[in-house]
Amino acid sequence: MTNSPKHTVFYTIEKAIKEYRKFAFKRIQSSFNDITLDQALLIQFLHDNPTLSQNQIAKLIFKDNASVTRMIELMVNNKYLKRSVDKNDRRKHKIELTDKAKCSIEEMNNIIRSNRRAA
Amino acid sequence: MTNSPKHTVFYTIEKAIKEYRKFAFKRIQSSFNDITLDQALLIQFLHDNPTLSQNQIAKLIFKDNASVTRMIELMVNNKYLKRSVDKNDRRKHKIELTDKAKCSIEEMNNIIRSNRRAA
DNA sequence: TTTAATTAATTGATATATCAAATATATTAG
DNA sequence: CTAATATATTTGATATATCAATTAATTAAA
Repeated sequence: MTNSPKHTVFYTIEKAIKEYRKFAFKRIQSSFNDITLDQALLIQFLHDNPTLSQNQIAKLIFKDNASVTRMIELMVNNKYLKRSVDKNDRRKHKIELTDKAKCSIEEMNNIIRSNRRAA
Repeated sequence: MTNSPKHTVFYTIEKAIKEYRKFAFKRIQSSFNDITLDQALLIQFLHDNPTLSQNQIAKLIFKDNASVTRMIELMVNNKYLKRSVDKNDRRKHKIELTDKAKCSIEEMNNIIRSNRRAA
């Protein structure tokens, strides 16, 4: 009985996470219709640490490098990011927040804070 | 600083979950090359409770109904499940484990148990 | 210094997930 | 009984994720 997947710790935690993500996503969406939860997270990361490479980003948000490439592409199209070649290592890209992204951070933080209260 | 996504409880837990899933998936894959972690989970659920509707399954594994339809389709093709129309409610489907699936449960449990020890 | 090995990012093929709309059956209300 | 509503599942369109292979630049080794 206690062996049933429904009763494992991992299942329970995972359930909580997924429900939280769904909930948080809805709230993000209601203010920003062109952004996903992971994208919001990425903006926060870049705000705290402006020198992340795509590789590092991939690790932080638990995604494949390919996914990150495409995600950044989207965010560049949506004017949340700027991408340029890194001066020191031309294999790398420098990823920067646009003003649009910087402006949205404050609002996101409000949402996140109130999410946390609700959670 | 403590407001940084990297330091929130949710981020930390999510990280653990994702890493655990990746780890568990690899171990499942090494024994069953035609099955995903969610599919293994579903087999367990059906074993414990053989009368789940697709709707209920969707809730249990946190997926959209459409995803479940397609997931079950795949598993029927791979001979892990049988699908037939429910006698009492012809909108529903009865989803049953095949012998192949039943046979794999024991092996999966071993993997899961040893995963848990490792975790 | 040319060659091999490593690293960062991209691309193509494919798998999987999600939304919205559609279909089929069942239930309820008039 | 019939129309309206609700429920279960499916389908099509689209988004997103992943793997493997590729490209381009860097570093290390012969």
